[in-house]
Amino acid sequence: METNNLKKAGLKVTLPRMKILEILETSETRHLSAEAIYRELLDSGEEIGLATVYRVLTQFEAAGLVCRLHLEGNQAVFELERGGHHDHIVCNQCGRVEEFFDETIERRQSEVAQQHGFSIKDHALVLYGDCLDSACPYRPA
Amino acid sequence: METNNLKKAGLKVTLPRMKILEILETSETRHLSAEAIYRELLDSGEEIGLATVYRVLTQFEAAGLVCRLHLEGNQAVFELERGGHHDHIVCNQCGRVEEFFDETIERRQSEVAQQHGFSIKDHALVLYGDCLDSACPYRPA
DNA sequence: GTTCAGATGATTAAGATTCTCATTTCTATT
DNA sequence: AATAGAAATGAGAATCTTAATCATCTGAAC
Ligand SMILES: [Mn+2]
Ligand SMILES: [Mn+2]
Ligand SMILES: [Zn+2]
Ligand SMILES: [Zn+2]
Repeated sequence: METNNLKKAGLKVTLPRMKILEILETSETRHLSAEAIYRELLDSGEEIGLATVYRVLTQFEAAGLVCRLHLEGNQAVFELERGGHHDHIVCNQCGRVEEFFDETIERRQSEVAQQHGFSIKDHALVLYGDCLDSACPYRPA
Repeated sequence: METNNLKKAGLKVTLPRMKILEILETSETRHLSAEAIYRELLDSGEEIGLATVYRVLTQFEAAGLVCRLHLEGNQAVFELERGGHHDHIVCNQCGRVEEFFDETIERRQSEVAQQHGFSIKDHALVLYGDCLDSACPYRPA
């Protein structure tokens, strides 16, 4: 049960927190904006305020349950923390988001930072391009 | 003279555009927010509106004269386009920004994108860490 | 110098996120 | 199960950054 994750994170178990966690766990889209989560809550009949969604997501982030990403536009998206770090590729045409992890890039980042006298703690990497998937509805000519 | 850059970019030569370009060229800080540029204009006695600063920067970006970056916080920063692409390292403590270019990272990005069926067009990479510079006023213990 | 498209500045508006505070809900304790 | 206290919530206001409006001004061309 997900109430455990909340308790382990030191967060009181409340209905909004459980519902938001449930959406993050079960939604077919892995990367969700606060607005998107809010809409899903409304659709499922929950009376949870948008302010609460933002508040809870920020708490989840601080607790290490989710991570916050800026992929495109001006809205942050959130995704459940599932152990492994990864970076993202976003399709400029259809908005599809793919995940990847590249050992070489990760290693070089550390080396480059070190060469510049930095102890690297984090990084943000997003690739933008056109997906060549034949199913992409906005595929360029 | 910088009026040439404006003409080449197809932009009418106006006082606000010249002044903003001048600040981007001469400021000791390479990465400036719209607000920071606005303040420098005020300090030098220019009566240029903040809306104009945002408008002009957006035009400069479209013309390829500057590029817009999101390094930290919620404010975009702008820097003069000086030919070569590069990425950034930001110090979590003092905010210092260093630039780097790594051929290996760039190459792997293309390869990774290709493997995932994307034609890569752009990317955003920012490393965050603590600078180990003895001059850093916020150096961690 | 006149003309007029285009640029500017003051203001308003928009979008995303956070804050405030009165009310409600958990959790622990009787 | 009732109670109490701390914490969380919801509605709306506030904030912050950036973009849009629109009347006025400016610069390039004649
Ligand atoms: Mn992801
Ligand atoms: Mn730079
Ligand atoms: Zn990575
Ligand atoms: Zn790069």
